[in-house]
Amino acid sequence: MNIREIAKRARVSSATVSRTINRHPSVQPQLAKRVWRIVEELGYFPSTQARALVSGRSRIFGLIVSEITNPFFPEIVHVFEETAVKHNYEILVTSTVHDPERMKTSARRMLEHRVEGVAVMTFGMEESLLDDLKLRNVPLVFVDVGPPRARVSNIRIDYLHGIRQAVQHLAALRHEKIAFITGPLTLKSALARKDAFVRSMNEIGMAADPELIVEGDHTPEGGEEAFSKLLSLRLRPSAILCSNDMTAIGVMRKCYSDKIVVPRDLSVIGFDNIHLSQYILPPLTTIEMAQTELVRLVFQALWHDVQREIPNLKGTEYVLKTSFVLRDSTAMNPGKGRS
Amino acid sequence: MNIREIAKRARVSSATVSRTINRHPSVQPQLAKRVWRIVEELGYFPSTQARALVSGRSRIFGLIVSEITNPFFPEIVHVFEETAVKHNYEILVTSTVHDPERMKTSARRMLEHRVEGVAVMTFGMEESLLDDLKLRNVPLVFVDVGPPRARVSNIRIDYLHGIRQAVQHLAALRHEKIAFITGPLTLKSALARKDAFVRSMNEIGMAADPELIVEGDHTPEGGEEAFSKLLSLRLRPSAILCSNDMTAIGVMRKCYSDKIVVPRDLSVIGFDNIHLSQYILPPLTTIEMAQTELVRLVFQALWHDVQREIPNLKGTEYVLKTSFVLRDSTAMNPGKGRS
DNA sequence: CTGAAAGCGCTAACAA
DNA sequence: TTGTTAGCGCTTTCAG
Repeated sequence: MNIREIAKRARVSSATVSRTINRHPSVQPQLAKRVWRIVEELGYFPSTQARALVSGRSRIFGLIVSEITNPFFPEIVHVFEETAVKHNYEILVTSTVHDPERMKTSARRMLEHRVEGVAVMTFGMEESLLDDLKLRNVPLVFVDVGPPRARVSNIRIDYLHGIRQAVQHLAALRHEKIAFITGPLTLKSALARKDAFVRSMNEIGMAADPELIVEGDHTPEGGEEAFSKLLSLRLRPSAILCSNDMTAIGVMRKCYSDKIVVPRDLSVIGFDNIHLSQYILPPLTTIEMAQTELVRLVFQALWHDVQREIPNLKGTEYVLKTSFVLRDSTAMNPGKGRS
Repeated sequence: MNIREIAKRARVSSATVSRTINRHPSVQPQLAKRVWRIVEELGYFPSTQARALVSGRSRIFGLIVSEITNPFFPEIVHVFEETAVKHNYEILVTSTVHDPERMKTSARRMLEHRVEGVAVMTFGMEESLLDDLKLRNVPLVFVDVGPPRARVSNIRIDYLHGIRQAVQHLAALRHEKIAFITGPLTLKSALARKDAFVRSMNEIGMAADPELIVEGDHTPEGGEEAFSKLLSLRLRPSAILCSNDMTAIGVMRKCYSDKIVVPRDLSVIGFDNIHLSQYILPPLTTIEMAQTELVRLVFQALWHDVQREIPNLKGTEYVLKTSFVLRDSTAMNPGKGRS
């Protein structure tokens, strides 16, 4: 069952069928109707592969994520798919699972499927990935990595905005020893979050004590471990800001087993506002990086770069703000209670 | 850059390049080496669309899920992708979001991309979906829906196995009033879980009190609401089994705001063992439906049906066992303490 | 073992 | 407005 079969039955040429299906205005309404009737009747669907082959456009966008099981990503994938479908595009999602090998494979799969553009949302910059794709002038959009590159668009995250609000919130709650658990500092995004924290502290005249900044790895286990170090300090912090929500969850798990009550004894703030954070107990106060908005920007960047005939030589920059989300994991500094 | 370009540079025919790339044994080793060298040098990747078109095989499997943001699915998608890639297949994931319209679109996208088989993991049976796909003899694999259908393979879930263990665990902890919060009873899977609960209770001579079986909807909100009903009973249950983990999370959230301490005052058990359940506090005791194993079965069924030349007329059945996972949300019935 | 050539299903010039 | 036709990039007979 192909276009010729439809053409034969509708007693027209396959070109007319093609035009009808693609809603080319030059087809006589009554002819079109006849064609559509046959199409419906036989339940005909044009082959995307044939279309792609002849048109040179696959109508596929690639999306490379770290791992879809990371709670940060399902929402991303969901919105990306929704947006793509709305534009009659399909998406090819691959996960690198932090493995250089899988990264190569990802790029390869993208290329084999002739994707028209790729969004890289791995939160770690993968130069090797770039090479193959950039070489072929595939439009690329990165989130939050490195300096502007030629032909590559970038979504920058304004970490400071949300982190500043969080820090000021804690200061208002009269916390004086505020700790920060970072992500793996090899990650640009983790580094940027830490820097935003330090800067926010300085802004309001609170020196960020280096002893209170300890490195985690964006997993709950890393959070627990980092928190343990903090607990062994002579002067424990009364509030902790974490580089992501999973880290905060680790902290809260440790609190649970150590009988430290959040937020009474300790205020905890996360980052990302993953879906999960509203379900843990107590619901986690966090900093949101609006995923829907992020994807909207990513898609827009991709779309923009794909539409233009002349390649986007310098690449475009977009900025996404972060913002504070107040829930129940923060409270007044117990040492400074309403005494 | 196409196969002919490679052929020209390697001074062979495009047929030879094709054979080389596809590792056809008839190519002279030295010729093959020459071809490979050019291929690597130019970074050539064959076009999947051209391949699909000429071979009649897309090397794509479809996966239809309810919504990828449901914590049950990311793991599924992940393993499915991994398995597919291992077999040199790509996957096309679509979400129905419980919307009949999206379901139609899903089927359409699958068909347009000429997927070789589709796994339907929506946990609700969508007859409408079947029509278009079955009509075209696309191999289909369902999880846990309805009676065996011609040409459709099925993965059945043995709910009883895990639920029985959970019930017996609670009985051993001397709980006597055990409640069950169901999922939406329009769902076959929810119904099956409830039935397994009733049967497990009867097996050990504990009548399942109808008053203690209340309907939820598989969301935390539904769980909270159902739990509230249970709380208003003259004789409250000391243990609750939930139709899924999200429901259990709702129950625990309500406990948190009502100062009911889990597991001291109330034992809670979930179902699914989603990733999240180990991170909530206390870590949730639950019943696992091994997702990795599930996907393995699904893929195997698909693979099996795709390989066979003659269509699988009657469809095949597979069974997946469920099993109990002990964590910290259950304890001895407080009314029967070691007094 | 290798090459020539047909053709997969469709779109887009070009002709009528 | 509609039809004819070439050809997208590849695989696969069929000859040689």
